[in-house]
Amino acid sequence: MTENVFDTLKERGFWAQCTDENEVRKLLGEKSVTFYIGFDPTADSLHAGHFIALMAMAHLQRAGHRPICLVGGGTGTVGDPSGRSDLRKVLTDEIIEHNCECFKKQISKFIDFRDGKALMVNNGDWLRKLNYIDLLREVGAHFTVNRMLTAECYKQRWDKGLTFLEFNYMVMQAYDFYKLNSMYDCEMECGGDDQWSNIIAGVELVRRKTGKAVFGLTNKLLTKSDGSKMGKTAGGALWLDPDKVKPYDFYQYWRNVDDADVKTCLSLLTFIPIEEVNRLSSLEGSQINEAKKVLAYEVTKLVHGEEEAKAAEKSATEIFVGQSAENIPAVEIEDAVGKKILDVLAGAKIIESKAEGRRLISQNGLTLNDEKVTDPDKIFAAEDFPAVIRKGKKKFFKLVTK
RNA sequence: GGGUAGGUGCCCGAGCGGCUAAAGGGGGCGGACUGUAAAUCCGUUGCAUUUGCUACGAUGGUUCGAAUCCAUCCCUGCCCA
Repeated sequence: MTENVFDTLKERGFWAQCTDENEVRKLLGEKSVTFYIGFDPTADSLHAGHFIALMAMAHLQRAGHRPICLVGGGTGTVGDPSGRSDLRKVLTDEIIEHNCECFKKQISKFIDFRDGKALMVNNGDWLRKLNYIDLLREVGAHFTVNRMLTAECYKQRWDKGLTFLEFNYMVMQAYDFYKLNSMYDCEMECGGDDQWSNIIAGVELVRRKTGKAVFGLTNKLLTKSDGSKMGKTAGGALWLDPDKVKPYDFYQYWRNVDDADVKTCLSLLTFIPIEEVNRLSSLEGSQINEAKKVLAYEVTKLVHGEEEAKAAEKSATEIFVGQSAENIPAVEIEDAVGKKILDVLAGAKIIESKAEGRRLISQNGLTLNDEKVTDPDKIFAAEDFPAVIRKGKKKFFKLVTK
C-alpha cells in the first residue's frame, strides 16, 4: 500500500461523504479493511449506476481491502425508498431469487473472488428468518422514529406518502451492517450518495449494539454535468447485460457522452491513470473525440471484455469513418425477400411500430444500402441482401437471413 | 371511521358534455448545423392505415354523443378521530 486508496478515491472523484474522514483514511492506510456494498435485485441485470460502485469496490480491493458484495435477497423484498418519489413495486420472491443469481454472475466479472479475496453474501439468508418481535426488541429499540423522520432519504416522500413497509428499509439495511460486522468483521459500508442515511443508520446501530466504531463512505452518483442521471438510454437504463444492451450500443453510449462529462467518466469508470485522464479530458474541440474513444473502449473492455471492445471499436470506425459494412451489428431475420420492409423491421424490433417506420421514412430517416427509402410500402428484393439498414444518422443494422 | 383534494398519454400538467387522440412543458425520435458532442432551429411523437381500433383509476349507468354528468368500487395526499 504505497498510496492510500482513500486519496485515490478522492482524487478520482468518487468521494462524496464519509464518517470521520481522518479515521477512515487512517484505517484504510494501515490495514486490510473488510467493507461491503449492497445491491438490491430490482432487475435482472446491473446497470451503469451500479458500475461506479463496482469500480469503487475494485479500487479498494486493488489496495488490499476485502469487499463483501451483498445482494439484497432480503432487502429487495422491501424496497428502498431512498431518492424515489414513487412507491417501489413489490417483487415476488421468485423474481428476486432470479435477479440475485444474475447479479452474482455479473459482479464476478469485476471483483476477484479467488482465495477469499472477496465475499458474496445474500442478506436474505438472515433477514428472511427474522422474527418480528425479536427484531423489534433487538434492533427496533435502537432507533428513534424522530431521528429517522429527519433522514434526507425520506424527504422526497413527504408529499407522496411513505408506507411503513418502505420506512423499515433503513432498519433492514442497518441490521445488515450489524450482521456483517459480527460475521465477517466488516468495518465499513460503502455505497452511492443516496445511501448515506441508510449507511449512517447502520454505523449507529453497530456502535449501539457492540460499542465498536465502524465507518461509512459514499461515492458520487453517476450524473451528467447538468445534474441529470447518466446511463439512460431510449430503452431505459444502460444495462451491463450484453443481451439487454449490445456491446456495440454500450460502446456508442460512452462514445457519445457530453464533452463536459468526459473527465468524470474517465476517472470514475476506467483505471486509466489520473494524469492521463487529465490530459485526455483537457483536449479541445473535436480533439476530445480521442478521449471519448478511449473512454468507450476502456469501459466496454471492463464490462464486456477486450474482444467485444475491439469489435465495437472496429464497427464504429467502419461505420463512421470508412464505408465498409463488415462489422455492423447483425440482426438475424427470417427470409425477407418479397416482404414489406416495414413488416420486417418491426418484426426484428429495429423499429417499435410500423407507424414509427412510416414516420421515419416520411422524415427521411431510413436508409437501405445507402439509398433513402421513400416508399413506405417498399418490398425487399433479393438483391437488397445482405441489407444494411440505417435508422436516423447513427444507428446501423445489418440484416442477415437465418 | 369522519372531512377534504385528487387519480389524464413515457413523465409533469391543462381540459370538466360534441370542434379532444386530448392544450402546454419535459423526454423521445427525425432533419438542419457540427466534432458520432453540446447549444440552437425546424418537424414529429397511441396503434393499424385509409377515417377503423384502443385510450383519460375500475365497473356499470344517463345521453344521439362523455376524459368531462350519475352510481358503486379501488388507490393516494392532506386534516380530524
